[in-house]
Amino acid sequence: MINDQLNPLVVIDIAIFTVQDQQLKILLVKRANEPEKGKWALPGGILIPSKDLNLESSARRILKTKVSVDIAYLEEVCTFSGLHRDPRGWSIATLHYALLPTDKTHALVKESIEDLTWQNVLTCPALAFDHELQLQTALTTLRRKVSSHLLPLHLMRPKFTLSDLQKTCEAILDQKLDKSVFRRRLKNNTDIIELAEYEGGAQRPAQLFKARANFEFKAPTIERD
Amino acid sequence: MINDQLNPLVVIDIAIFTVQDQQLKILLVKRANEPEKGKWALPGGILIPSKDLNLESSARRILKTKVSVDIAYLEEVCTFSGLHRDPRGWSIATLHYALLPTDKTHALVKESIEDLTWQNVLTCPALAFDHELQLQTALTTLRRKVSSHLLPLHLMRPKFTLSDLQKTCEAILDQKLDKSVFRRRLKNNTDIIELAEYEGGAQRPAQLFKARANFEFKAPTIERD
DNA sequence: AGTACTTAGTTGCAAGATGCCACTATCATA
DNA sequence: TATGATAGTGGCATCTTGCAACTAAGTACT
Repeated sequence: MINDQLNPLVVIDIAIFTVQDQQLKILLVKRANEPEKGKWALPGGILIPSKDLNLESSARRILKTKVSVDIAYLEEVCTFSGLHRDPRGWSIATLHYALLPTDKTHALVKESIEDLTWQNVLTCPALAFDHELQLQTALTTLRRKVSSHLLPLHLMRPKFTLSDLQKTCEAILDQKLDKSVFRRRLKNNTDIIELAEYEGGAQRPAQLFKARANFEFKAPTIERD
Repeated sequence: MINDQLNPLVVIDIAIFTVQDQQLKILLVKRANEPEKGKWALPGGILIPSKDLNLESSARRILKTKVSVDIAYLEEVCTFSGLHRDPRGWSIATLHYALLPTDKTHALVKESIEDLTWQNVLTCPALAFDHELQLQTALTTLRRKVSSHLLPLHLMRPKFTLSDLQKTCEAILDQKLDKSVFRRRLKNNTDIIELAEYEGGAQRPAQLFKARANFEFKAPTIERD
């Protein structure tokens, strides 16, 4: 190992969220190698400067190789650093989080070779390294956005009903929302576009919506005159 | 140089804000060494794993040695990474931002040996590396917090008037605020504590306030029953 | 057909928050 | 005593929020 502690180890960890059965779930992989072999962990990997354009593209490469998925939404949360968080020595972990649409989770699990699982975030097992703290931090970041009325459209199917959207928000926040409040806010929201289609379930058909093109799950820049 | 591009260069940059003359200012240092020698830049330095507990303590060490100041509030913003942002090669810059109370800026400038300046953020000169982008990013983070009604108490003197506080917020946001709206919001705010003291200026004396002990410039954790 | 049940979607209202403007209070100074 | 400046308060129309009741459109069972 070249790392002689003049240079820190640089790793990228990724918290991938999705919604299954109206529950917010996180993707975990069972570590195949030391350190922390056999433990559950967030998917992650080591930065390869010769391959990676920057940390974000590094995260995408790691997801592609470990989990074989192209992710639509991926963003940095923050870093975790120090001598003791990884037994290999002084390390920097840059935590990213990603949102995977509900309708794509199944393909992912099938293709993969490694042992992996979608775990309900509320009943998460013990994790390797500082990944429990990382998960909570990513979850807080996600919840903060949804609380401030940003819509987690990257978790949705291409076409979705407003009830779907509300249930997704409820799963993220782990609390019930009022239907009329929720819908009233969407009246002036330009991020979702109503379609002339309806989805007939076992009851009254619900109108379908889609996300605006180029929608970003980021707080809009503060405008000034 | 040991960095053979198996390991990236890890640097810490810090955007230190203060308020002088009712203007939001940023601390810049003139680079004494290559690369980018002679250019203005955010204060920064290279991570030294043997000295630094983690990236935040690294930031504090750098501030101590370059600018000889202990900072009360310091927090990570995000990272900037890639092959081209620093001519020395693949690098990771972790941007932090810090708030320095108005009454401490004078001491800092005097003690320092390096060429440094407090620059109005609205009229900032060209900066080295990607520091202009970094500055704008840090500024956006700061503004977002103040916009969401968090009080920048770490910029204030130990005792301050509500007019002081309002002017500081106005300097950060670069926009006028309504006095009665501003004060009304503070009615239910537990972060500031009113004192039985008054500061007599040339006009009507104003009541003094202080920050709550253990005040943190961070969004409060979302509570659940 | 008629009734119950389920989910979709709307409406009304009281209470609270916000933007705006005018008003009073207390000092120094002339 | 009047004036100017800053400190601090109060009124009010409007917008936003939380809560609950209501209507709409489908299925299933009788």
